[in-house]
Amino acid sequence: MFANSGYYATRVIDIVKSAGVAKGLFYWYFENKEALFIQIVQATRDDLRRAQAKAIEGETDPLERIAKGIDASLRFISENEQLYVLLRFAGTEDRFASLIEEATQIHALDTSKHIKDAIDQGKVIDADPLVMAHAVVATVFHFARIRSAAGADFEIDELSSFVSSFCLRGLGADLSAVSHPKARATG
Amino acid sequence: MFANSGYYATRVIDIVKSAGVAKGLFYWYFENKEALFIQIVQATRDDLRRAQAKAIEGETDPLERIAKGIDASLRFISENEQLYVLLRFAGTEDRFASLIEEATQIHALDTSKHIKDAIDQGKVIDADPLVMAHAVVATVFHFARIRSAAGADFEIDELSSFVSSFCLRGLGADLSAVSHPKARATG
Amino acid sequence: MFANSGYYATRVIDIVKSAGVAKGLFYWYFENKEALFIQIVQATRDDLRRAQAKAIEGETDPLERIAKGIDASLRFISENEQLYVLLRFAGTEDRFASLIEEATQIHALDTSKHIKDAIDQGKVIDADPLVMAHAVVATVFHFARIRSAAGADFEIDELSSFVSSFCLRGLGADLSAVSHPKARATG
Amino acid sequence: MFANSGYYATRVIDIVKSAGVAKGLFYWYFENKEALFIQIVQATRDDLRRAQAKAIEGETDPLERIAKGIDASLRFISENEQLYVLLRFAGTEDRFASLIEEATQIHALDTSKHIKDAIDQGKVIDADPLVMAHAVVATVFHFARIRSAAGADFEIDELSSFVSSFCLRGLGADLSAVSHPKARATG
DNA sequence: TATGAATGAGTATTCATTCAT
DNA sequence: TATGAATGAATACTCATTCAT
Repeated sequence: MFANSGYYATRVIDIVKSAGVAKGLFYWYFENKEALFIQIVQATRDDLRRAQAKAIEGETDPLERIAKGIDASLRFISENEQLYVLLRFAGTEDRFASLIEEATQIHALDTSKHIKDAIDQGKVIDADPLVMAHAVVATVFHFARIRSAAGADFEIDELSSFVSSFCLRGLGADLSAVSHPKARATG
Repeated sequence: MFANSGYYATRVIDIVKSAGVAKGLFYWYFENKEALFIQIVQATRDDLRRAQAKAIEGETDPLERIAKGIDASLRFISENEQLYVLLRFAGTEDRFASLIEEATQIHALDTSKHIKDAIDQGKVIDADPLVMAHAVVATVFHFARIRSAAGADFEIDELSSFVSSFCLRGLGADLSAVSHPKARATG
Repeated sequence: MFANSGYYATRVIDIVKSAGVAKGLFYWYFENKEALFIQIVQATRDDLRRAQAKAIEGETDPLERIAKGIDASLRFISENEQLYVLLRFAGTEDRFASLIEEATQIHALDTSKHIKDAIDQGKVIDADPLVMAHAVVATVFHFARIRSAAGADFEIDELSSFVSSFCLRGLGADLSAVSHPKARATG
Repeated sequence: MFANSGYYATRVIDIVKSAGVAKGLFYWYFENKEALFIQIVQATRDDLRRAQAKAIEGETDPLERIAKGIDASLRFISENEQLYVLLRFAGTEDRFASLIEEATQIHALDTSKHIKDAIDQGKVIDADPLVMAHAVVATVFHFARIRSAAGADFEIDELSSFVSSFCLRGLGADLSAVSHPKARATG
């Protein structure tokens, strides 16, 4: 409901009605409306990170880790489009902004580690890993956004492939060195 | 005030007080609070597009146009950080969302024209120009966002240079062919 | 506009707009909205009384005067339906009520004189003339009301005839003694 | 409060304060101010009709039914003067007018049935029963009005008696045929 | 655990009126 | 006479939160 109608338009009464319980019960389980929203955002954020971690599990090549992380992120967001709207909203309200800034930083930090490894192995150009990681995160989330906004004009496999290619190329990587199953359709 | 405190936290009384006029006068000039917000968002959006257009004026090389467009966008946003927050908020409310979706589409469309030209001239890889344009827009706006969020960790010249490089490389362009004054600091 | 939309629903801006002048001018001609309304009500009230006076001018027979007064009242109201709504509204607001109470009293008093004359001449039953006058006024105004409410279901000549008959009979008068041109259709 | 101060002058806050509850509770029980007013008007209207019905219960003679209906109406209104003001106000606002028009129509219709019976029995003159019913309703409500306006100048028994006499005579009835206990004081 | 009546702070909007020009 | 920008008091209604049961 938060995602569909927005945080302000979703009233506590709407929430409890759709849950089939009385209003008072809401406050037995949640401190207040804000707390519920934060819980949802945090859970979504953590699920996303878990999905990323699982995707690169066992993978040792840094470029593959980057590509697989991109793929996992795009898939997660496309499968949880509604929840993702929450993350975007959260970023625009002072009291929720930190939730998202942290998440972005962590996501970039996670990615920067692989980039650093890739730099050490001479697989990408030698620039600030964190800055480059942000560029990757940027591309991933923007495509997630236009996908949910445009109503999935893009097929997820193709999109994942394109984003991986674009990012790796942007990092100066040799695409032929990456065997990510879906990351070679374009260019 | 909308940017600093948020749309909901900014009361009409706050607006008129800070303008030093009486409350009724607000409704002489604006139909309501929503209308004022829309006006501001539209003006900001249009200013940004104008800044982009002006930046590439007279430039014929498509890669240069892309690089200069990126530079202009980043500079505009960094100089209008506050207003840019409005655009982000607008994207999360149903009633304002269309303002932003349109703007994103137009921005991508503008960029896609230069990419198409570049493809025709064999300067970038041959993939869907619109999709690649979105990747460019993505990177630009993400960096704009983390810059306004993180409080300008990045120096604007360096940032612009990096984003241009990353994007052009992502498009498969030969960076040495671009003479954009600030587009070669990194990598 | 007061009659059509009600006193409260009619804004000063509506009045001046329909007059094609600016708002400030309203206050050059009228002290305020209330004053305008009072003027209209008074004028209407006075017009009605004038119409009644004119109708019985030169008529000496008290029953004829009563019948002609009834006829004139009904005709006036049916020709000024809109204005009559004002009178009804005025009667329900404290600050305007006196305008109408007075009018009712005066109307009854006027009528009671003829009734008194008729009693003296033995033409109607011997009861309190003022009370009987009120009964006459009652009937006249109620029919005026249902006529404007029901959208003129009743033809004015017939109605006038009926009301005169009903009232005169109610006063115990001998209808055959009244030569009022339209007062013999019923009963 | 509506009756004393008027619909507009009575604020919701006044209502809840006088009830000793909080403002929000008003909207738990009533959709809005208008809805409360409508409820009150409807209840009053229905109570009046019930009082009329009860008064003529078991009475078979049409003239008696008419006289007893008149008596009941006058008594109800004089006992509920305040509420009756609401009915009058309602008649002057578009959104409430239908409540009263209907009530007037129903009241006239109820009365017209007895008049029709009386006509069939040759007890009153042969004219349109509905029109004559309206004349009766007119007289009843006008006297109710001047009574509430003038602060009960008339003693209720006398008034009831007079109105009955006036109406029955107006209908062409033989007053000596009516045994209504209070219907013979005047004339 | 669960209910839902009760609370009351919070706010956008309207509109009669004023007044400098 | 005429304008219309400027004023600001006034008010219905919402909704998160509490709490007795």
